[in-house]
Amino acid sequence: MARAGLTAERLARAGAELADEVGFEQVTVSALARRFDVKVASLYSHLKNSQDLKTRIALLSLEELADRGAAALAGRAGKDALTAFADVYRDYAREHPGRYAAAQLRLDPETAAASAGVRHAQMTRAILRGYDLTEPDQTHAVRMLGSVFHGYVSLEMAGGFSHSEPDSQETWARVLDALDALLRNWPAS
Amino acid sequence: MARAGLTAERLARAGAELADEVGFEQVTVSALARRFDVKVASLYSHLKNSQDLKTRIALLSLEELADRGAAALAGRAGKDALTAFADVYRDYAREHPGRYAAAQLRLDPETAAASAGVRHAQMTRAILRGYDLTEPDQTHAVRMLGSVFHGYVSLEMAGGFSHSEPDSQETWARVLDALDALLRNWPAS
DNA sequence: CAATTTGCCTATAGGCTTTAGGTAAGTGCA
DNA sequence: TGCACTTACCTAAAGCCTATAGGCAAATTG
Repeated sequence: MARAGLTAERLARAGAELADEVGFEQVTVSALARRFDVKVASLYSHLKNSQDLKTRIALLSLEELADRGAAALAGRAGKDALTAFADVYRDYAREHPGRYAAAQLRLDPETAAASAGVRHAQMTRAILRGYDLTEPDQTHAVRMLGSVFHGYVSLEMAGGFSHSEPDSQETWARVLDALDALLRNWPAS
Repeated sequence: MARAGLTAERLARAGAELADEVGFEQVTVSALARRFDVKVASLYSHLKNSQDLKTRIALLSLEELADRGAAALAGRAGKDALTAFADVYRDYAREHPGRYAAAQLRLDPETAAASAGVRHAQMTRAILRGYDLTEPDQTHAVRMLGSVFHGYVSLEMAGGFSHSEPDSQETWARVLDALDALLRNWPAS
């Protein structure tokens, strides 16, 4: 009975890979056990339950995404920062669709507050340093940027923009142009 | 053995109600059978499988949402049309979270093409008649509007904007102001 | 009113989740 | 080195969900 060397960490990482291969929805404790060639019950020593697994994958993905975002923002400002950050989201979703879906998992408030989700909000706010916005418009803009990034990526992943002209890549560039223009010229209330 | 009067239609409608009550993810053929006080196997005369049920709920929700959108757009133009249409999305999601989640279900291309999703795209394009955009910017704008509406509503539903100032309602109004300003002043490429 | 179709049933099989309790592999201390 | 202890994985089992096959009774039709 050789030991497989399971840990919650390794399970979450393998779960993330599995999510990218078969979709986050299809990630199950059973499938993960199969992947480690181990009986299902064995995983329950490391995972509280199925939801726990999904939460761990979500947290891992949020962190990866935040790390990439931070790397992209380093040394950039203004529109340069805006597009680099936005591209991180889009590229991550294309590279790791399962992880991106995981990152959308609804976390309970406590878990969310302790997650890398907080860094995401901070980074979005950092982008706005390159623009001349004061509160409460800054918060409105943070929320709008998050909405556009998430909304665009998720519609694109759902196939909403494929099989129609113009190319999604072109729209993405123009949407970022538009956001930049908007932030430079945010309407007064 | 009295008959329960099951039809695919009624099942989809009941499934939609169930989705609003317990979440779209939790909608199962079993739960639906319980609701009709009928054995599970009986539903399989009307539904091909579990996915079929979910698809029907999605199609029904897309149609309801399109109907509301059409009603909102009637007799409106410009910013008035923009906000009325956007509010339809947001209000629908708040009123019917399960149905709204269902409307995001990824449909296969054939089903999607025959769905009310097509009307949604047409209506979004109709809103832009009130602004001075020509192709391909019109398409870029259509995609951006869809992204903002979907992104904002879905982040708001996930609790992203609660427990923080300012109020989500205020941000929503300002985001629509910003979109209107942007569409009136779309940057040249 | 008989024949046919339709609607819901029972029975059954297989998959996923989760808990309880057992056994063997690794760890630490004398 | 040897023994106790802990840890890691196991078997077993119950509960719920999906899905199919085949049966009987209720509705429909001529």
